[in-house]
Amino acid sequence: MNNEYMQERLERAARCLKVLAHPIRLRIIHLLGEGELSVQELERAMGISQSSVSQHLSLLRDKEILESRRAAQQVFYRLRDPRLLQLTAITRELFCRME
Amino acid sequence: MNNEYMQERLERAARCLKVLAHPIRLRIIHLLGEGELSVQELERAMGISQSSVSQHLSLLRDKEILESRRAAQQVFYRLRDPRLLQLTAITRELFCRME
DNA sequence: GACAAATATCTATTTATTATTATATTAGAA
DNA sequence: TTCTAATATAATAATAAATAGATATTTGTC
Repeated sequence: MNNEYMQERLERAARCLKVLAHPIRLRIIHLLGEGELSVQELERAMGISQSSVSQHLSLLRDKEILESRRAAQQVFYRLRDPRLLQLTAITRELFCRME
Repeated sequence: MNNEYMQERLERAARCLKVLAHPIRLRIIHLLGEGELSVQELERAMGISQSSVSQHLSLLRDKEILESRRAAQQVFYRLRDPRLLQLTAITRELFCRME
């Protein structure tokens, strides 16, 4: 594998991981692990402002971590790839043995 | 699981992921996947300054992602847990299908 | 002890992220 | 068309992270 290509891949991976690396966004992913939810439902489940949820969702969607569908005034978000949950599971295993 | 504990876990996971989420640090982890290397070896393999390598290594060690041993003037770094490579492998699978 | 090699730390600067508040868009109902 | 609900975007101020260069430690050799 040549170096430029390698570098691009590393940068892309880093950008995506960086978007995952936020407590609110990890929580969103955890909640969406059960199935799709509307912005409103996420907002209520997490107790944070509409604007904040929406901005975090938009970062996750930009990186194609989430996808969405609109139903009337509501927009429902879901995980784009279930393997994401493997990633968060390993993350927990590695970093959250907190005793 | 109570909410405060959940919140702590999310924050810890986010802090660790954030440290992973940098192209240089991902590269370091990739190189260390083969076995331990000294700071010098990393410096040469990556073509970046001593200070830069050392600072990135220290972030990774703070989060207990890496560990090190000193041998005379050299310090050798290695991955602390091989499951880290599973994490980076899934990351690549998910985010680096770049065609 | 004086010196060199390898690594670590400190500091200043630039750049990126986050949170907040206000405003805009989109869709449906009256 | 006007009003309301749901969502998105923009602007910005506060905070955190990245980079580069200088300096400090640590260890070994003479």
